[in-house]
Amino acid sequence: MRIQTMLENIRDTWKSLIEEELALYAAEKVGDVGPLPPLVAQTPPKPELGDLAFPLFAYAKIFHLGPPALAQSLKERIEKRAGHPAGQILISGPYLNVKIDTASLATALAAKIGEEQDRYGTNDSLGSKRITIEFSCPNTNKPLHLGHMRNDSLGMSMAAILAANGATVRKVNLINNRGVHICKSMLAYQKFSEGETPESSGIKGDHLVGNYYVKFAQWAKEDPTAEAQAQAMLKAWEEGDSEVLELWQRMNDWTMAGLYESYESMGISFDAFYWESETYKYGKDEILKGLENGVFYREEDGSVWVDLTRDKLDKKVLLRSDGTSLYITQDVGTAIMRHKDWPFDAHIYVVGSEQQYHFKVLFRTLQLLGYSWAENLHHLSYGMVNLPEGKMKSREGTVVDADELLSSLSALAEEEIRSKGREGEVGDLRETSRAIALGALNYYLLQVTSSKDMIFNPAESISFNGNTGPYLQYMGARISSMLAKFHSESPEVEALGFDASLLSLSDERELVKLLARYPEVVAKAGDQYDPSLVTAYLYELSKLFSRYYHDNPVLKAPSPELVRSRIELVRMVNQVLKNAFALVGIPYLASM
RNA sequence: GCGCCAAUAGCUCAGUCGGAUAGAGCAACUGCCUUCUAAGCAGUAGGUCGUAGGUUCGAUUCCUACUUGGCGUACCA
Repeated sequence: MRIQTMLENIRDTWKSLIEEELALYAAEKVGDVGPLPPLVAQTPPKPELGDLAFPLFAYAKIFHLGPPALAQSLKERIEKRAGHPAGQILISGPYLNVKIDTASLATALAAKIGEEQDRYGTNDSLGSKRITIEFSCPNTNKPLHLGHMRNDSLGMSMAAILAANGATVRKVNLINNRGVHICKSMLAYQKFSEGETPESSGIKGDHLVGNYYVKFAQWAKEDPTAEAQAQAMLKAWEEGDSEVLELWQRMNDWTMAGLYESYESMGISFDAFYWESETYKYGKDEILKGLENGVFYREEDGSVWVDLTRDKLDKKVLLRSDGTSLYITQDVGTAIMRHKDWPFDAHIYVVGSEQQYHFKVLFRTLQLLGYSWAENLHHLSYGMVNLPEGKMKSREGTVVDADELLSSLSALAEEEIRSKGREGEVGDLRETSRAIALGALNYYLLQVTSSKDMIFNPAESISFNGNTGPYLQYMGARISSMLAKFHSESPEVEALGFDASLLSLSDERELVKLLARYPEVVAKAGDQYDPSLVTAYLYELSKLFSRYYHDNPVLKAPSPELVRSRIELVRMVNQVLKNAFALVGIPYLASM
């Protein structure tokens, strides 16, 4: 159970007070009317209208009163009551609005953020839960591309968000290192490479292997036997042909070395790796067990099926007629093995939306096999990443390569820093540029509702202006330098202490409320598996803060007391920025 | 054919539980750097929320049909 935030507390106090008054009023005015419709709490569209809004439309009929008149009467009745909570009732047409006492909220918030620091915003609602999240899962025949990056951003972010909600999270990566597609790059390498290696060519291993995957496709266009040769190689691999296995091992090592390097530079990490070469035979026994238990059935040709027509999922084959495994077979086996390995309460698969049907079938099949944990499997499905001119196609060379994208973004960030003449102030120039590139990319990818397809516009993605990661990072950098200046120039002001009543500007009140709302955002992002809630929050906070500190001097505020109190607000914004950045893969930069 | 998903400004995206005048960014145009970092701030302009019905005091939001687009519907992964 999640603990209520301060803001929710205030809202609920007012809500029950008004509900109580409504009930009393109804009893007086119209007698016994039974239970009233529940009161709805909303946020007014504009700050001038108050902080909480309670629409009264639903009560008009019962009271035989127009909502505006009802709002007026309620206001008068509540104001007469002794000891109503701090705040002010404002009537706006049919709405009864409340302007809450943000000074006391700010005081409590400053204490809370000061105490919790990096933990502010986290909760323990998933405190007893063990959750695995499986993502990335690349093939070992080519380097990472933009599609993987959306997957990785989502996986990393969700892992952080779930941990912030108290879960013990285990990030796993199942490497697809076998299959006919792997044999294709191997075959092309055998035929065309003349023995080049990453060392001899100076090409990063995953890119080198990827080049041969492309070469295979070209060759297969001319030679109709190419596909069959690849199949033959797979057969040899499965039979343990030592020459094939040796080549496979060597090329896999190259690819993995390249992928590890990419992960490292993109800040992506895992708690465990699994290898399809070791798991691909799993699941067969489980399917046969299900056959014995009568939850599956066998066709005349020997293939094994599950009938999911009642779930509107049709009949699906689980084992080929020759007794060999399929994709779904090994997914069944892998899931069971994974649960034995590290018993989880929930398991999340971060996989593209094109596999929704597959996962529905997988989950239902595991349920039929009697695994109770199968109820808690989730497919975190994300849409495709397309380009403005259409789909990315590796054959047409329109795939956006992850390494290239990241290094070109880094180069642009570096150029930007130089053009501002700040290369002396940002510490390690390369590191800072890389951090900006990463923040830009993660923010770009996580901003969009994950289930939707998105269009990746290269021109737009390299812009660091507007609603972008660097815009957010810039806030942090500005705050950092402001705080540093405060400490060096006027340390004596610190002792004046925080007086929240001095923060009476509209933007200050809005900032306080927004900061108080952050824990709700973390909780909701965890509930809904939706990092875009965090990115949206970050933009709102940065936008508001940008305007605030542009219009209102902090260090040169009219009085030292006001300086001190504004500094407290700035510190709170800084802490929340840092905490939220960590959830969506945006590096915090003290200087940029 | 059947199933799942989407459709909001020129473009890319937000839009809370059905609620007040539907919001950002980019692109266009206008101001603001002797100023806590202009990767910024403020403003102008830009909308039949795909179409048609329905439910409701009230619909971008819920329901139905249709149109358009994407994905799936393999003894591929």
